[in-house]
Amino acid sequence: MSIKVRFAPSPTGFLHVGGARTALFNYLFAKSHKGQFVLRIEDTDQERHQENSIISILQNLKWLGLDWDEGPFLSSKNKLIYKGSQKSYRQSERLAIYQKQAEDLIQKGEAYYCFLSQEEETQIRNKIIEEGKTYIPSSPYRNQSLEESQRRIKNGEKACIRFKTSQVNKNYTLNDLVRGKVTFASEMVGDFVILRSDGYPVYSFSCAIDDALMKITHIFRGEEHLPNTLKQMLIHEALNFPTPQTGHLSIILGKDKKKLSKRSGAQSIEYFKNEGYLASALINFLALLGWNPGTEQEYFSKKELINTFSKEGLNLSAAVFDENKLLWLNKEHMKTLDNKELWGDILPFLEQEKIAIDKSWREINKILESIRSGFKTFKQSVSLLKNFSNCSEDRFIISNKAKEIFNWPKSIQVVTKWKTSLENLSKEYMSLEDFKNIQKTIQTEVKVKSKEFFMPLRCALVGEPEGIEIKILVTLVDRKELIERADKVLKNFKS
RNA sequence: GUUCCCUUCGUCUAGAGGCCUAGGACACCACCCUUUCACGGUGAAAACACGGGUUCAAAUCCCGUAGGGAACGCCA
Repeated sequence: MSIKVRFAPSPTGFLHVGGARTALFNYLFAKSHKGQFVLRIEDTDQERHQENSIISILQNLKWLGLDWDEGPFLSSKNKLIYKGSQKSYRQSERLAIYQKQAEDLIQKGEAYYCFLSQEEETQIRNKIIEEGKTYIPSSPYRNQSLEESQRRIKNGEKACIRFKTSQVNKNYTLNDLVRGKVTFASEMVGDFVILRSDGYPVYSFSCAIDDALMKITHIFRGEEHLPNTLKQMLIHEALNFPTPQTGHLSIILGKDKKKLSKRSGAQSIEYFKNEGYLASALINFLALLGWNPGTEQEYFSKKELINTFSKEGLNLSAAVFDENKLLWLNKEHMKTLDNKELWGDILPFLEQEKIAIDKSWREINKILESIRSGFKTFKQSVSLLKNFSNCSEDRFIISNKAKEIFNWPKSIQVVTKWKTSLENLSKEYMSLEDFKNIQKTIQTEVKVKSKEFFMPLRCALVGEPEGIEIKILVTLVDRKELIERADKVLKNFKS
């Protein structure tokens, strides 16, 4: 049997790391079994639905490299095009399907019309919860005759459709792909709603039907869906549909050990993209959050993940999202890029900061070669690279840490001598030899140790006490620029 | 409240009764490299939630306790 999985986000906002990880595990499971990956949009909540988030979710998934075989795709004009056996992969465009199935269930006596208004139900529920009891959905219309119901609907009364859950207390055991056997009692869910009074289906219903219609065989989803599985089993049973196998993933926690939320910091895929992380690193990191290969390997390319993935390595307990490790993995993934690729990835970030490095590829290549070991993200690498652009007036900012260093006894003397040496230099770019001579002279004249020489000098070069190999910098930035930077320091710090 | 799920270094995790004096990775710290920051290298420190069983033997099996989480919607 060929494997088919799906990822079914609801377009209520950005794609989050939690959702991305769910998509990833589905993707890895499918690809490692040479199966298919389906994408479906669950937009049955008209209130929370945000049209533009569909596009952003699709773009983010694509950026992550989680290519799907079936579902909605973006045309060049950002219009949705559907590919696959179904006419549409948006639930809001499949309403007739759910309505038909719901009516079939009514005919079979497995569901019924309920005329309880939402307000009435909320009241009943609140009262029961206040009493400290468990609310189990039920309805006084359970045994109303179909003729009577149809008559009321004809009269314009609004009704939702409820599933007629067996009152015989039957146990349902689901064999969870990651948790093993989990047993639920059918009474737990009560007579839950499958179709709202406005004709829109409720999640469990549309989901169960679509999974069956799209011939989904396996589902990995968040732990919070565990109780929903029971509803879907009941629906599948009533409709004579096969039930796909489900696996419930543990949740991702923030630093505060609470479920990852906007408050616990960065969490949208967009954020990591904008911060200059590599998609392959993010995927690598997400995969390791709640899954392990059973070996001590930590670095994985997407291909390696597909080859290594097995659901047996999935973990039960919640995991804390640790940005430090992501950063490290990103550094490792960046190492695998060659200079051309690296430069191509960094360029948009330079442009964003309006930094132009007006140099030949030969020079850029040389710069990258010398400083790329310090790169952690594309965005962060900009802060190192900006030192090579000629825009010192606006760009050259003296940090507080640098100011402290200029307060060292001999710092200003060093910078003064440095400026003089530059002025005496007759070429546009100094050689390493020139620099060594200047260093020797200054250190002897001012009588400073190397640290007392290098630190103020770095601050006079980049405005900060850290960041870049000085010997590289001085040979790749022209004399005029170097003088301007030293000048700016001296103007601000008279000794 | 009810039901379900989870619990090994700060964090991600290895661990399927003896290979455990509990392994790896990130972070942290120290040292080395470097006449500077960083990069790199080496090393140190750091955990089986607690209490009972079962067993010759328990991080591993069972039962409790505590803690954390999820669900209980005409949200997904």
